[in-house]
Amino acid sequence: MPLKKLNRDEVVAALFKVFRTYGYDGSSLAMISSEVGLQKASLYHLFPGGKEEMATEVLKTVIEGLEHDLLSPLRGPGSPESRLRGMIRAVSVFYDGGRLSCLFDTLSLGRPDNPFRLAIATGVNAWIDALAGLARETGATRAVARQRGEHALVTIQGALVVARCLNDPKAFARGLLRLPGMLLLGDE
Amino acid sequence: MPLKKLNRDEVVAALFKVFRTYGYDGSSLAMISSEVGLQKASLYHLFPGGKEEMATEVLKTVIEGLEHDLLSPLRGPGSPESRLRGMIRAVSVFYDGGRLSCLFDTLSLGRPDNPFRLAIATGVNAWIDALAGLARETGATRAVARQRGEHALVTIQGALVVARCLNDPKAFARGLLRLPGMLLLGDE
DNA sequence: GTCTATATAATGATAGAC
DNA sequence: GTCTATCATTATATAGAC
Repeated sequence: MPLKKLNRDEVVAALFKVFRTYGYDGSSLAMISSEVGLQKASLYHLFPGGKEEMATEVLKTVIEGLEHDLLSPLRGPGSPESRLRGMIRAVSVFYDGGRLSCLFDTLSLGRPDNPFRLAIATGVNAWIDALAGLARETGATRAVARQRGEHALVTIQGALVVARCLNDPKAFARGLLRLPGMLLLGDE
Repeated sequence: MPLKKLNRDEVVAALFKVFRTYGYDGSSLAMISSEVGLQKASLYHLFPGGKEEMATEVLKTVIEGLEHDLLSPLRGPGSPESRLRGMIRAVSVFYDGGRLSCLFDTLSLGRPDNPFRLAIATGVNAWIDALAGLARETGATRAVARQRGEHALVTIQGALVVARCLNDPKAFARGLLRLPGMLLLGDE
């Protein structure tokens, strides 16, 4: 008898949790099978391309979620302040207050031509653009706004890494506190 | 006949290159053997504890190098400006202008109780402290200086991740440009 | 659609010659 | 101190029953 009945979204969510924590090479099919709650053969039924297809689909889903949950609200409507507050709140939830790693970080390891780098670059670029749009509304030139957007994402990613290295999620929260000044006031 | 004659430092340097690029699980002994230029059995002669001992020794060596090449000069002598400039130059070399990843990032993947996390936390903490010392000299309180030091390291680490994700080392260089304002002027 | 069982390749690690 | 050859284990992936 089947152990569970899972729809594809639930499986992808479980895969996401594994890949963002252990990276691609660190995630074995045995561990994936255990975390997802499906036997390996069942995973291959869902993803004939194997582990690489699993990671590719997780990445695609995460980028769609990023666009829908973070970037789209960031573009409006509402005041720049409230939209940024909304993104910060969503980011905090997305990374469980700094306890979870970024899939872009963990899947970008290895050779520059690894199978995930292109999609990751597209996602990161869209994120920076959306943040830059916010800075642009405060009167920054296009070039300065792009720099501020980049620095905002640098702060998010760096705060995640430092929080993980220190085993201190609060370092992530402190990083998020700097974003409004960075994007809305034009502070360095 | 032996293929090469390598001293331990050269072997550790080659191991460092592999682990910082592929992470722990992504670095197979076959790849390590090829990159180092020694057969697996020879590696086990040098590191009886196997792959974990290799990574542990690399981490230890990197932290010593961090202390010697970056943190010690950061503490003086010289003006705060020149000392910071020196660290930024050394950091740029250390990460090959943003083309190489940070070992702290790649070895901190996985469970919070992985064998490298404690040493990594110690190293990261020392780095933040040294940066905070610089901020302290500009008149910041102890607490504010620590926050600025943390933000400086967040910027370094985040810029490395973003540069890797975008496949654009210049993003790392742009991050480094923000450090002086952050630490010496007290800008956000 | 999920399972058990298995095939095949790669992995970390050892034994022992030189 | 490095090598060739091999081990036991784990890895990814498949076959086929239900």
